[in-house]
Amino acid sequence: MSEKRVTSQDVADFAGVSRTTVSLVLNNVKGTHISPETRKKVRHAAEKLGYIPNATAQALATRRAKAIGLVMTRSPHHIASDTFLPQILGGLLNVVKKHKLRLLIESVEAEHQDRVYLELARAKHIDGMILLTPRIDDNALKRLEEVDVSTVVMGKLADSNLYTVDVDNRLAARKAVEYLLELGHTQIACISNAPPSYSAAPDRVLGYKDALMAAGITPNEALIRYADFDPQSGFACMQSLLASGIKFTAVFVASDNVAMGVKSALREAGLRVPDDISIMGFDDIPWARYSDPPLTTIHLPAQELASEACLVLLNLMKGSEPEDRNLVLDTELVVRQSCRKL
Amino acid sequence: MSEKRVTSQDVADFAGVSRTTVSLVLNNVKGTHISPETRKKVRHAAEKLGYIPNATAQALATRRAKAIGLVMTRSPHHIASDTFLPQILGGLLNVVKKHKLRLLIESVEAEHQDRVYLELARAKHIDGMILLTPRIDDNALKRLEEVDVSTVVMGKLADSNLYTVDVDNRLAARKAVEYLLELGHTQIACISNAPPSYSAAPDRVLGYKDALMAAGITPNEALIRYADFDPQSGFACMQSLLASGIKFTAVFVASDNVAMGVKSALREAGLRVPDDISIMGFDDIPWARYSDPPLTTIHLPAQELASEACLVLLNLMKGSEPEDRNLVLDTELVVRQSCRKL
DNA sequence: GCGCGTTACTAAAGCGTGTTACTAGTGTAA
DNA sequence: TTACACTAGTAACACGCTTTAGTAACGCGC
Repeated sequence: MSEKRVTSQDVADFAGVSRTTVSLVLNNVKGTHISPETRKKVRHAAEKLGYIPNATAQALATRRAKAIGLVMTRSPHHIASDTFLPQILGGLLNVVKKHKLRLLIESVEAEHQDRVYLELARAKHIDGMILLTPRIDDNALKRLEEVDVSTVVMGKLADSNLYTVDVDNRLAARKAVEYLLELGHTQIACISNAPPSYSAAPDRVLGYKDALMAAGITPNEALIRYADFDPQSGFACMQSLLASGIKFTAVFVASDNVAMGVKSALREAGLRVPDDISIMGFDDIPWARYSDPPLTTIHLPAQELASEACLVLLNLMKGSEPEDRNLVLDTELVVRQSCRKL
Repeated sequence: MSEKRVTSQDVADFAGVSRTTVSLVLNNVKGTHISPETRKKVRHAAEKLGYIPNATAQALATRRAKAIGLVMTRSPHHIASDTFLPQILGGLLNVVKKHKLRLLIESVEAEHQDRVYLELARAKHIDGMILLTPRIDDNALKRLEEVDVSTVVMGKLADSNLYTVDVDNRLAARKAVEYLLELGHTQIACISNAPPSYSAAPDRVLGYKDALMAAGITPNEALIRYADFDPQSGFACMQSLLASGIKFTAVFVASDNVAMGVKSALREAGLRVPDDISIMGFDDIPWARYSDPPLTTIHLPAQELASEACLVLLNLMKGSEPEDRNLVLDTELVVRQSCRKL
């Protein structure tokens, strides 16, 4: 049943050459002199025997794993309800496949951050890693920079000289809220996408405040809530806002996913979107356009973000250091039907 | 800058013992005699030097990669819009982490199936793999069974003796449609989750027909459409149904994700859910309960499915072969507000 | 016939670990 | 004293590949 593994030695024997020659031929090592006939023989033998090089041995010999890791600082619960994961994976797989690499997924609990980063890198399971919107403490960050492994962060990182790929969350949020202002709204609530410890959250809230202040409106902290990624938390935030009794005609929700819960809470309270309350989302998840009413939101190019992060990482791994350490992709306001003119 | 890698030899030197001893101590090999003091010394040295074993070398020596692969027969486009991926990853990561394994993600284009399966397995990048709802052709399937690698399929596979983990799609669909019948609907359309080549799709349609026939209603093929995973396709299917002019008061959509598009098409046609048309979904994706109206659907335990698949795989990898090759998890009807009594 | 460059290839030394077979030393029963 | 079991530890091979350094043969100009 279990046929013996075919090794390069088998190929060599079959072709009547040395193992070295097999390696040289199959890896197309240039600057080496092997006659065409010998090449033929080797290739034929490899084909015939169904030789597939042992990746582990290759990795050991070449000291590169031919794999990159996607590292998420998240609990499995949050991973399970992460709206962007599919898009990010899609973006990564696209690039990774073109370069014949493998993709490793790792989730890390916040407490074990430094240890895991180190192990992953030192153990040489991966040649480089992409950190997904990390909530990273200084300690882990420092350790990370010490480690000699290519890293690209999807998201922003204060006081770090790691490479990052992100959108300008603050500006994008500002654009979103400016649109609400244009429609005539002045009492605008804000619900973040995540707790403040994730950098995108405060940035988006800042953008919200920027827009208000530019319009001569003083931001009211009582109109701001911090959600926690999932619809559930959005639901709770909106309930809390409604319970506060403070008036608002529109709400900027810094995550479409959270907005789902917000809308649900509004409906339960007997309020209609956009007739009673306008909702402005953020992210443009695939379902945004199919929600009822279709959600006006900010398009976040998640897949491109991932692809770009991957490309930057590949460059880093090749040794070439891209000019600017922080790549910023564009966002776009997508007007649908969840915001009405006041 | 780049400090030399710390190897077990370094630890051995530091502790004044042999490399063998280091290995024996750090791996807690039992049945071996090493004095407590020596163990202390070794552990201390390892700690002190920050020794992290090279996983690649370990893998080569032990002939196990300590990694499992999640293999998807899907285009990156479909991966990017796969609603279940996060839940599945969450489920897998949970188990995988407990067992100190790594998770590899691989997407495969249908044409290269056999080659990739073989390579992945033979190259020994992984010790076992989980195939996600594969649309697998016979050829690839046979090759796969020949290969000497533990495999668990998430989904059903006809004529195969691979291990599978799945729900009873047919029965679940039947339950769903029976509920619609109970509410008094008799003209019920059906939109599948995917093209018929994915086994779950025809199964769910069969369940739909089962329910109708049990109620004495002859299924009308003109009321059946096949969607293609995403909301877009659901939108198109519903448009097609409406254009056909055939009357129906309810529609069974075999995927919540697709149902999003269906609902959108209904809205555009000026039809209200559930007042004009009742919608019954399938899957119970996280957003189902937050849709408007909250979607009545069949709960598919995606995360558990993944966890169980992983557990079965781990058993397989340990050599113990579970009694029944096909594990079936329960589904549940979740009544919300998208279906009304007729 | 010698020196030199070129072609075509190979032996052998890694890569960093796990593991088997073996040695040396010590106590213990016959 | 000898035989034997047990403890504590090590030398050396194996894993399957890459890669460096080197060899042998050949042609070629002088």
